[in-house]
Amino acid sequence: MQQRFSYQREQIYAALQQTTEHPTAEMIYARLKPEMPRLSLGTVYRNLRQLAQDGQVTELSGPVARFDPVTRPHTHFCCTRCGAVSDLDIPYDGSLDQIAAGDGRHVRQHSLTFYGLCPACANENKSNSK
Amino acid sequence: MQQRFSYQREQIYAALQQTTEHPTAEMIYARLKPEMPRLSLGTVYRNLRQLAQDGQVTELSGPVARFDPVTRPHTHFCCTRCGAVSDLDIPYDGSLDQIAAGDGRHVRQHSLTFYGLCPACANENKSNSK
DNA sequence: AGCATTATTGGTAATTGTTACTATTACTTT
DNA sequence: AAAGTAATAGTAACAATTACCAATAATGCT
Repeated sequence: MQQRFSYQREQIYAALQQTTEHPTAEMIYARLKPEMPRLSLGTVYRNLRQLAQDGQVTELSGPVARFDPVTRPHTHFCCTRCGAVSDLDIPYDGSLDQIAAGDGRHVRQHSLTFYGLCPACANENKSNSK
Repeated sequence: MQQRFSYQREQIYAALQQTTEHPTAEMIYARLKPEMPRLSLGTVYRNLRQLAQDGQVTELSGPVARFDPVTRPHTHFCCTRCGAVSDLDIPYDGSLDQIAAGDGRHVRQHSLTFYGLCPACANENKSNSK
């Protein structure tokens, strides 16, 4: 008897699976709060951390943590203007990890993230800057 | 008349250039404090941010920000045990940015970071786990 | 050199994202 | 149904970072 069923955890995981925007803990909290008025933000953080430890979810590092229901490694795009994070269809090249090894390093994985302007923000910039 | 000379900013930049450990703001503060007893942590943060905006310094994203005096893009290795960050000699492939473009995205750059155990921590683990 | 202007600092307070704590709630087994 | 104990809600604590503001100091002018 170790891990119990929890309606909150289920809903948090479901909410994460239903979106592709790599939400923060706050975003998930905001989405669930209307339907679960007694939900606590701490519960969201606690369960996301637990899900990440269990390997059901990936945590993306950054000034504020974002979460991804896709656990197989893949590449991300991050808009430097609005902060949105999305997936890219660039294949994950696991062989890079071997290239990075050496000097006694143990390489487990890597993260590849592109930065720039998302379509929406690229348009905005065009109109505003003239 | 816009940007003035500042002894503090010079020292902060110099301290960053003299190391390869990608220090945090706190680490730079700790290094300079003995020689500059009146230095304020806020000043370190403020100047690092400014240097980053001016493109003299790169800010590495993570739960706590680290700084790099090398501004040309290159790859990093981050030890998941001790948190140390170091440089890797894997060449930066700028052509990836073109591959990542599409759907109206404007890709400016990318970041490639490897995760695993640094040599020291890999050894530690070996001895401790038996 | 002296003075006026204003970027920069130091010190502290405020903010933000996240974690810890604890009494209460609610799964699960018997 | 009762006992045992994960998990929650609510709040407090915490750590990293930013904002604020009076004092300081770099710059430009005379």
